[in-house]
Amino acid sequence: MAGQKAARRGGKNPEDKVGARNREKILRAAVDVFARKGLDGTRIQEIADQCGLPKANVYYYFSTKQEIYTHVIEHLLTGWDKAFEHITPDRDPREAIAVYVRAKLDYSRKHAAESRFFANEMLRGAHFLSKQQKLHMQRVTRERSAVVEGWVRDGKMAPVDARHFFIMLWAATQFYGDFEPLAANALEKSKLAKADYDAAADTITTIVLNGCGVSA
Amino acid sequence: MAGQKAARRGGKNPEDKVGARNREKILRAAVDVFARKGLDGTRIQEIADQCGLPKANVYYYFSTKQEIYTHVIEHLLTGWDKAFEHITPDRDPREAIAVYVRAKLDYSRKHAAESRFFANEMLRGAHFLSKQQKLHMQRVTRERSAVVEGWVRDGKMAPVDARHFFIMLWAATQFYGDFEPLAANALEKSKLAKADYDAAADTITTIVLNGCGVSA
DNA sequence: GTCTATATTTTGATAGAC
DNA sequence: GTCTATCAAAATATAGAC
Repeated sequence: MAGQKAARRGGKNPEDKVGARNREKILRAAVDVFARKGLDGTRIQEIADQCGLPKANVYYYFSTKQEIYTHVIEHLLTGWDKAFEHITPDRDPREAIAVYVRAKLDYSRKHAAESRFFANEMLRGAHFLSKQQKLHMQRVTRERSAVVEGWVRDGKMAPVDARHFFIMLWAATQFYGDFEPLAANALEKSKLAKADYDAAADTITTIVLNGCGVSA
Repeated sequence: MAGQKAARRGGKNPEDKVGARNREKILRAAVDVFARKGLDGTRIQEIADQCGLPKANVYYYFSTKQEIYTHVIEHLLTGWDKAFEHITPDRDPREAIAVYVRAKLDYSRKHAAESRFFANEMLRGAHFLSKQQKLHMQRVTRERSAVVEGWVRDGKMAPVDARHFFIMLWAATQFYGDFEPLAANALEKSKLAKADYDAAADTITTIVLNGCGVSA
């Protein structure tokens, strides 16, 4: 009986299923450990334990710890600007901003490990972010800031510094996922629930929309 | 000529100057390294290098790495609630909030290492914050939230969830110091200057004050 | 592709001379 | 109090059998 290896046609399995799945498992585990410990604080053994693979197998797929770290960054940055898609010139600023805040908070809650990993990398000085990745983020920020500046020019919202405006939204929305212990403690709860994120969305959107003169 | 040791009166120096100064040097260096690397990622050697002392001397003053970490936390928490002092019932909310935002941003800029250390500890799950320290933070947050709730009741500002309101202010103000690479990149600068913090203060206070109906 | 065993380096922590 | 030398444990990374 032919096993799962070399099934059907002889020779190598062209679909490369096993390798792809194991790489995925390693990267998923790595995001979580790196998020909590950073590059220097992370032990390969801990990544191995968390994904149920022997340490040597981790080294079979990635040759150094840094290589895993770099792959994780690459993987994460693909989704960094996703929420920005809501900020378009044709939309009403009121609706666009409200949806943007919800999307960012949603990401912070559902992908807390990724969000913390990114926060950790920034905290350390962003030394592993490539020049190209920084330029990409700059370009996207510039484009969406232009949209806000357009809204201001058209009198659709009060004048604000668009970049500082976005930084404020990032800060307010990332905080709940990244610094959950601090937020939970302030709310006198042991951990945050969906309802807390909803309350956060309400407070942030109310203040921000009112704050730039686009309230209902 | 009598040296600095055992000056004037014989026997031990009762002022214990040397020990105190070295402890200070170690803790100052430790804040910075812990802020960038976290507990697990920090090497005692790096702390020693940064304060110009041999590694063995660090162990003379502190017996384990964790002990240094705990001392740093203790030292930092004494100033955590400092800015809250501006939030008092007798003050005008408009002025109190504006001063609070400036004070937090100032701390974020001038004590970036301390701020990042704290952020790092939260990111890792706040496992080294004692129950007592958490309760202190809860109490202070509760007290100042009551002040905001009082302002709302008196019709001095629009209704907001006071705790989420404070979380938003913490987030917006800490962001610049903690995640400087991200903020600087968004502003297309290599690093933040005092002027950028001023612009941040303007944007935050304008939006927040407008946002809760206490604008000029 | 998987996994045990191990080589090599680094690190937390200590001993003991000054 | 200071500092060199060093131990014991842990970590990165590799070898090589299956």
